[in-house]
Amino acid sequence: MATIKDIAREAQVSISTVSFAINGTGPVAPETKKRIMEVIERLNYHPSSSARGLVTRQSGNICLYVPHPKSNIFTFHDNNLINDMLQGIGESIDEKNYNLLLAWEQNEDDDDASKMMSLVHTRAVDGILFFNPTRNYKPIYELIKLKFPFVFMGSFFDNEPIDTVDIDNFEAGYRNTAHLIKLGHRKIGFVSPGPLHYLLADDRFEGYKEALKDNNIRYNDHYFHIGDNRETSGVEALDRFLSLKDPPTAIVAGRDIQAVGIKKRAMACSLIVPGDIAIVSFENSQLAENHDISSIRTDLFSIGREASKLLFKMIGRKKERQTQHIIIPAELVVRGSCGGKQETSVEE
Amino acid sequence: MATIKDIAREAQVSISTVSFAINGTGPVAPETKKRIMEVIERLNYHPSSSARGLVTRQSGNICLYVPHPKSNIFTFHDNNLINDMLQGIGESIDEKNYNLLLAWEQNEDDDDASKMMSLVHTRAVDGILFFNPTRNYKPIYELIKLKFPFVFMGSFFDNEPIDTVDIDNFEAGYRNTAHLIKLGHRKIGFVSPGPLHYLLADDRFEGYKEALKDNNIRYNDHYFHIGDNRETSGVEALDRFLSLKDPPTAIVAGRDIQAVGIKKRAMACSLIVPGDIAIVSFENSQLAENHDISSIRTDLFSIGREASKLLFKMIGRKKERQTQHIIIPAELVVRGSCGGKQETSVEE
DNA sequence: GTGAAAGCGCTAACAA
DNA sequence: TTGTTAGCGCTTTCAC
Repeated sequence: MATIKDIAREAQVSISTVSFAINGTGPVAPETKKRIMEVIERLNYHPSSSARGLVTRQSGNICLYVPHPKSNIFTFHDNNLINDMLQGIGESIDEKNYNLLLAWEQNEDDDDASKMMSLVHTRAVDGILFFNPTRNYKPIYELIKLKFPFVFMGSFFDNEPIDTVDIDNFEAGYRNTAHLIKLGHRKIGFVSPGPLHYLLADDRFEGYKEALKDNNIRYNDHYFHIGDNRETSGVEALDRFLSLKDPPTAIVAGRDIQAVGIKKRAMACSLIVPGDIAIVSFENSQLAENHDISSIRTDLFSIGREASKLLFKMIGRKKERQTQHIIIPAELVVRGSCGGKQETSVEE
Repeated sequence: MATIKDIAREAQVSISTVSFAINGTGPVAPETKKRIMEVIERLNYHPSSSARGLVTRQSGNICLYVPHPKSNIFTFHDNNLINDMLQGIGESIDEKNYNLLLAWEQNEDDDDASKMMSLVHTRAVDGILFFNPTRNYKPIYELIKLKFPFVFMGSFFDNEPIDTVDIDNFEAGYRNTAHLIKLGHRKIGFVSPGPLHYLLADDRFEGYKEALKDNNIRYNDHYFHIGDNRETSGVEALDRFLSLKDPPTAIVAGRDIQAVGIKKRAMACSLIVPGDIAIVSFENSQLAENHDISSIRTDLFSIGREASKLLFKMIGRKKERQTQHIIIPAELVVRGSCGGKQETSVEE
């Protein structure tokens, strides 16, 4: 493997000149530069990332970190959405010539962040992208103390100087609910996309409640169900709602897969969607399209891209900066599951 | 940030003793070691990965590389299966104290491997795990020339000195087909899980053909359909098969999502599954379970774990070793979609 | 515009 | 058992 010395010798210059030529950090005569570049090409030289990292104190890596116990990595979203997010990150790391390190904790303990902290302390990464963190996720305070760059993706952390990029889940929950109210519904169920300590879940839920309040509808605890990432959680939710003496006429599903479960179950019970039961959801994944479900578009590509862009700004910067909360727009894609503008459609 | 010098000074030893104590690479008196470890703990010292990497010529990272253009990362498998694979890799990298770098090409050109080669040349990674490569994927010859460690996951490369870890897709294709034949079927359709230049797809297809041959059934080109990762490709396949004057009575679906499409479509056409049309599939994802589809279990956890274990063996080794082809066992999980032992079941 | 040289934080050969 | 020291391959300051 060629080193900078080999290049210097072959090009008959000093190693500092080679370094200047490569990085543009010093003046180099055009002919000299040309000669150096030719030798670099010929010897297929690439600077060692370790050597460079040692002196620049930058690893050239950022970390995509999933602060969940092992069972949950990447299962919180549809496959294509994860792909979108990676593409978004990919776009900006390519621009910066950075690499992406993927990390998570094997331990089931929620606040164990040993893997992440080890990455930080060994300086294996220059910044961290947090994917879908939980509320009150404590390990970040250590990062704040170290002034280590990080950005939260996929949720909002209130009252803390933490940079975030996300859709506004509160607003989305509000919008979905308001949409159903505008269509005449007053009895509206809500299925959370997951446990409420996930910010994303809680925010959607809060938005739902706020919309009810603004429309003088009293929140009814029986209309609330905690779901998860399986279709059956939608089925269970509907079953529970239908067992009530006064069941809801519309449901805000926490995520598309739940909406699918709800819709299938409703149809199996000979209920008309949206006639008997209207459904709106979040994500707008392939599932929503396939099953004709109205859903709020979650643009994970933009979230990934903006989050990494923001992270790079922090990595470059030495002086303090204002924390930023970047909100990615998220519109409701109206389909047949909630009635209203479009006519109902049947599928399957 | 504390350095090895700080530790040496505080513990009143030389830096080499500290290094010996940390790495176990030299003799250190028990009391000395204890003292050093206490100081390390107290100062929260972690060795710099760049500095260490520079001298050891190891980055401490392996790369999970998806040699596809951007649209395909991680969409070839069910989300939970991807998760399984990551967990498998995670288990062995944790053991080795390694990190996982995730990379893919942004470029649409199939044989562009610039990102990967850059990782190799800058020595940012010590080895590469290839996820689901295509047949005749040329960039690996460069790696072979460099004697750079890599392992193929998810497929088989014939006649080349390339280490692989996978289920035996040929055998799986054979087994699925033979299972249907044993149930009395002679007219069996095959839907490929993707384009045939994916080894995984081609191998399953070859297994299918071999099983036909061994049972004196002539291969019928009209019974073959190239599918993809969408449910609709199953629907299309069935529609095409049904339009034949002599349609198949059974179908080997290339992957679960196709099987679901086929089953739904069959039911929509008032066909009985498995009475009118029997279905077997590959993957055994959540989908197969939900839809009562017989499917060959693909143990991506083991694939991930064994592949990384193998990679670490190669990274450690200096001398030539025999290439290995590790086959992960994959049994057929029989459910209601193909008839036979279990009674049919209806779902949805 | 170019070069000499120091030093980033570590490992490991060699000396003591 | 411990210490001294020479690099690993690069960036960067400072002379020229």
